[in-house]
Amino acid sequence: MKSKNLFKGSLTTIILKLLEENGKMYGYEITQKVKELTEGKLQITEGALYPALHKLEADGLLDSELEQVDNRVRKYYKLTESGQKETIVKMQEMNLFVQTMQTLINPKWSF
Amino acid sequence: MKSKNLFKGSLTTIILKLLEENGKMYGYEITQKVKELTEGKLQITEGALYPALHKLEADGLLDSELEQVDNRVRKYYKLTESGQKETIVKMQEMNLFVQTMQTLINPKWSF
DNA sequence: AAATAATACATAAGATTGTTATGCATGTAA
DNA sequence: TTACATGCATAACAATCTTATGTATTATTT
Repeated sequence: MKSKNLFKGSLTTIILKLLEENGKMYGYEITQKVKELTEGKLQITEGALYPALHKLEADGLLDSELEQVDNRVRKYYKLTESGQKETIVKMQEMNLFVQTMQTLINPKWSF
Repeated sequence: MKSKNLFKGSLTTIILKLLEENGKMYGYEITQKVKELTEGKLQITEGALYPALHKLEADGLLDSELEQVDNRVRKYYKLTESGQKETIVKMQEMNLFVQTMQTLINPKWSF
């Protein structure tokens, strides 16, 4: 999350959503995908990503499996059933957050 | 911020925007205003608010002045010039954040 | 009358989540 | 051969928040 601090707290949501869309991904792939999708506006640092992935797995929201590709080991993650449910919850939370912020910071339509 | 962790990092933005709209406010008033505007969906805790206000003042974004009201002391805050500029920056950051999140989590219009 | 809630400020311990730095290992480009 | 890209991981530090606590006055309940 090499960005402004508004993104604090949204990393988990981003990870879950990307995995929901892409089925399975490995850590490095996630960092690249986010950079690509946001045109560099959001860069996830490894120091934030890997601990987050480990926590999600420890919480039972993700499964992981190692895969050998060209003498390199990739750790692929995918959503568990529990993770799929949580993804929906996180999306609702994100929508609520955006709505709530808009009621707080949007100039009132005073007319 | 007695809410979900997405709001982490947005407190400063909220404070600045409320002060921009209302001219001057005191701490307790801010907590009540936020609760009212969000229909209870967002509750700012005092343990988060007061340190945030102190930091904003220390950073020169806010001015404060004490006022006696019915044997009670209120500490009113208002934006400094620097604070007004920063408010604009924070608003831009918030807009960018929302846009960025939408590119990340919105289902692609695959048609 | 006494207890509780609301108003109004403040701080301190601890948790969470992030940054920055570092480490290991392989493959490719300068 | 030096740097960069790929790929994982952790540790020290910083920022921000929660929860708990403290003080003090006023209003409302019981």
